[in-house]
Amino acid sequence: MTTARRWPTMKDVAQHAGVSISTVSYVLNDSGPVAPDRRARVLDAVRVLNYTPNESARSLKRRSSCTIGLVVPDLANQFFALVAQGVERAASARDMLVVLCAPEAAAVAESVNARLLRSQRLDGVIYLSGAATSPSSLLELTRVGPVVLVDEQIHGFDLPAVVADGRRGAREIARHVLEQGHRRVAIIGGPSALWTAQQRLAGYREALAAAGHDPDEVPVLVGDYHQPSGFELAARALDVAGPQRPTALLCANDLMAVGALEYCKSVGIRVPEEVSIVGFDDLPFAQLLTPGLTTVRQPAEDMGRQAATLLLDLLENKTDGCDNGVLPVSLQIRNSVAPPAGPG
Amino acid sequence: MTTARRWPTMKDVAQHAGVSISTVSYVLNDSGPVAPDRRARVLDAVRVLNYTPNESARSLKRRSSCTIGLVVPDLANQFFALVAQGVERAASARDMLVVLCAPEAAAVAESVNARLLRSQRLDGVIYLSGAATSPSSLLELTRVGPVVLVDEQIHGFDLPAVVADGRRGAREIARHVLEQGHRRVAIIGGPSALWTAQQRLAGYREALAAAGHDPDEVPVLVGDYHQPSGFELAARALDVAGPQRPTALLCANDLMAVGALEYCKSVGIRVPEEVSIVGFDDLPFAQLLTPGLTTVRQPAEDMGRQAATLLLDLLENKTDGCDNGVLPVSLQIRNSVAPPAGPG
DNA sequence: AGCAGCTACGACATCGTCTTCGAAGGAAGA
DNA sequence: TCTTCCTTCGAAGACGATGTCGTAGCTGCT
Repeated sequence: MTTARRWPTMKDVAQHAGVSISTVSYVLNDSGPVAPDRRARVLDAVRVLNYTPNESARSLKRRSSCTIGLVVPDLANQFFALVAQGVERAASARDMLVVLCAPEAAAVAESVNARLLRSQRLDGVIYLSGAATSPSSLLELTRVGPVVLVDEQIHGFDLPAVVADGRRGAREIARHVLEQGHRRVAIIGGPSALWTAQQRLAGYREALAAAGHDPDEVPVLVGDYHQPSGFELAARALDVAGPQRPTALLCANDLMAVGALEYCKSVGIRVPEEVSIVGFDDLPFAQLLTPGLTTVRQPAEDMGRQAATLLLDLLENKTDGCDNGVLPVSLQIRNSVAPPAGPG
Repeated sequence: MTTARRWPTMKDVAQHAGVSISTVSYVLNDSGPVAPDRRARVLDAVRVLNYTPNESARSLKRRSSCTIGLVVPDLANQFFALVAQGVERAASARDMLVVLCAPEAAAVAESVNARLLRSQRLDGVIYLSGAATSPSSLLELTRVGPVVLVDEQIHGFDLPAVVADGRRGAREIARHVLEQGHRRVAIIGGPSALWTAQQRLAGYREALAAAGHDPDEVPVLVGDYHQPSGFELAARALDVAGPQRPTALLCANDLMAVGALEYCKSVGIRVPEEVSIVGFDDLPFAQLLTPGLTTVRQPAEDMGRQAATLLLDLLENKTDGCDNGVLPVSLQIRNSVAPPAGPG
């Protein structure tokens, strides 16, 4: 079909326009004065030859690829997909490309580091923390190139990051549950290594304490943020006879809440009559469930947008990235929470 | 924090190892014979200096960026997200990068064309057709560089594409519905310009004809594959009194089916007792709905994986891309379909 | 010792763009 | 007419990696 693939270069344009190569460069980048008639001739040649600058050469010269990386653990998780969407929108609005990286969990940082950042294929990276990332390798990554974290922070370091107020969200939703009168509650938490999981757990405990509970007596089951783990842990939590059985499950994200809901459905436990369940994230399907899932809304797409904006500002030295705001979350009350059934 | 950012180059390595630049290149690419001791010296220098090749320079020289583009209309649609996931997996397994493009609907092809393919930032493109793409601009795109279509085809041209057997899926799910005894059916179709929408519609009609219906008498409401349009069109379709009201809705994708479900819920029409509803795609949430949505499963992630594989093979001249297989789909029977209520 | 034949290696041009530097040309002033 | 200055442009390198080509050095043969 296509035969010889050779696009026109600046040289061709210069020849066609009867000027020198640098004049063409001047015109294209507005980087030097050039007389109106010559400028017109150049632009004309560009149009006639259908010239497009070679970005590889540009990247080489400018030591920048106009491309950022998006490290995302799992696009099947809609939260990440939405963040990705936001990142792409913000980036392309500023003429940046986004490359998708879903590296094998093992050597995430190393791979990103060597193959992408140092090789100058990427100007910077947006990092959505999924499962296992050792803080040290992440920290090392930030020394190789600009990195913006999303919903993640490293204890003791003030890295550029975009985070939502998960702690407050957790506190509010727990309070909402407790206000219904629940006294026996179980927590289905996220991976304890993850910052978000820690934050949400802290929020739950604050609310519990405020309501007069002893947080240390509330069982915490550690999940992995995926649906099956919600199913299993709900089974564990609810497999308790009689009055000791929790009447409410605080799930650290929607996926696990769905798993818990499915478990209840599978064994005939009615939600919310017998057990109240709440999630976190407010993924689009949360309101489609029956009962509608009460949860905390995180502005996923906005977070992506902000992360990209922060990273690009960082690249342009418009900011030092240390004035991280915290994005607000909001409680979404639906039908998966009800007062506990009266004793007996 | 970081001061002067200058990574070591081949020159530095050569100097450190006491050899010439080309020897370093020979070692790194196995492109020439080099004595064992020198090879060791070079590798040592590479390790000591922590050298990483500059990919911009490589791209310039090799006229290839080892990067493919993924044009995707909307990552919030989980089908696309899953395809993207598959693409990324397959690409990174072959050491290719994936850049995300979600261009403004208007000038999709043009933008991809000029800014990405011709500028040699991308070696090829995977194109997920969303809404409006004029066939001509798409066709032009394929002349600029290698393009693999996903779930899309241009009438009269045999372009490389990965498609699922939507027609058969539609036929089967429609047959399933009709076997329950429904006589009054309405179709909520996708954008009529889209190939998938045409295929599914064709499948529905085949099944209708086979069941003794006159396909031309079955109302077809044209939606846009989004949830609100499903809601509205369901309202239109069901806003009919008495015996003329359809007892089954064939929705061309899950999102619109959800919209239809929501409408029914909002006005108190029971599903499936009063109206049966089916979708298409089998997005993960389909089985979480109440009732569980009967739908057709498309292997989204596989489609992405295959598309990437096809594109990469194309780039390596391992195939001409014209032996497109068609991926199988499968009927997922759940609870949103039931026999129509008896008259009266 | 001298020559063919080979391996191992280095100098150099190339990819396409950007950028510095200096010079040519014109205009203005003395 | 001759200087001075400014605008406008072209030649000539980078940028970093690749690949060709030629040559120095060695082996083995006569």
